[in-house]
Amino acid sequence: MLSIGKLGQAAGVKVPTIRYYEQIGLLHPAGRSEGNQRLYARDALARLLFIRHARDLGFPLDAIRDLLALQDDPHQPCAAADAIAQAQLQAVNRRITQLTALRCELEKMVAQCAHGSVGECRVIEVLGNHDLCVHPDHDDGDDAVTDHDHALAPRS
Amino acid sequence: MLSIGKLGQAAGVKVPTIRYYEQIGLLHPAGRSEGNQRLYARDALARLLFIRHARDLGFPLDAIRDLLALQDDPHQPCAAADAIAQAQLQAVNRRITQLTALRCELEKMVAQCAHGSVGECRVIEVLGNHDLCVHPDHDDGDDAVTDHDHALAPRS
DNA sequence: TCTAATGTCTCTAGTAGCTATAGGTTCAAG
DNA sequence: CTTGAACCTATAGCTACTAGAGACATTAGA
Ligand SMILES: [Zn+2]
Ligand SMILES: [Zn+2]
Ligand SMILES: [Zn+2]
Ligand SMILES: [Zn+2]
Repeated sequence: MLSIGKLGQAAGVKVPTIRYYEQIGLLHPAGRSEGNQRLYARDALARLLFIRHARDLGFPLDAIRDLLALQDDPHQPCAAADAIAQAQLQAVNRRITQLTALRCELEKMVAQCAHGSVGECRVIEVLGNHDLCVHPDHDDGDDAVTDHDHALAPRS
Repeated sequence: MLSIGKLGQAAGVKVPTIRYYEQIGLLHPAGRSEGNQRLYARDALARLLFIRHARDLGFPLDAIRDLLALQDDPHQPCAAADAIAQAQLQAVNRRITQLTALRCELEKMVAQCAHGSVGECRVIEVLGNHDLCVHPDHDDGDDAVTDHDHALAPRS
């Protein structure tokens, strides 16, 4: 039996994240000690590692919920799981395509600047006028490149 | 003078988004009509187009705020603007690298599944065991591939 | 055994960048 | 003059967490 802290350490997940996963129903509510603290068995670790791995591969929590449900009764055909993974793959591919276009524009923009005053800056100029762009349609479609968030949702 | 609706149409931006940009100080508060409705001059359209273009290239709002401030007095050197654009470019590059690794894993996962029962599904199996992955370190580092969110923040 | 440090509990609010809704006012066409 | 569209404000919701407050539990050392 692991405390929530040990579980988090074992899975590389912060403690509040574990409580969050329980709250949204990804992890089963843990048993409690006399003093009301959560206690976890080994299968909880496996489940948490599954979640983390799927998150690291960019699956959104909704998709992970579905994958876990499938995992819970292994006699069904796996078509649903495969569909989720393929949707995820397509989302990643779409995103890579978008980002590659963005990279292209950003590179040109940065390269063409003569590093004078803002009034002559190519970066500012291009941002103010999309007609100066090479690819006329690099509308980012959505998505983040942030270091804060993780989702990767292909589903509608 | 444009109404908020016309401005939104002209820039390809939804009306609530314009109000949001005003609220967070990206757009100057608009003048109002007798009946308290917003009225915009042409320069507001230019500013909004600038914001949209930068957003489409993935710049986070904070970076755009800085870029707009630079644009507002054009006699400074443009080093700051170039630095923001380069940071953005690096963020995009990092993200592309990450996503390429994810794509690789997802492709393998999907390809190796024999489409039997969930109990034998390679997708489920790999998700449950990161050791089955080719790249040992595809931790997604963060970021989204979602269709909901847009950020791309390189700045700490 | 006492105590201090750490761990845990719940609850709330904040992050990014919008989007949606509710309930009310104003405008423009017919 | 009436109707419908567009507008106003304010609030809540979305993803996936993260951070904090204030209180209780556990554990190691003296
Ligand atoms: Zn420049
Ligand atoms: Zn462009
Ligand atoms: Zn399968
Ligand atoms: Zn892996």
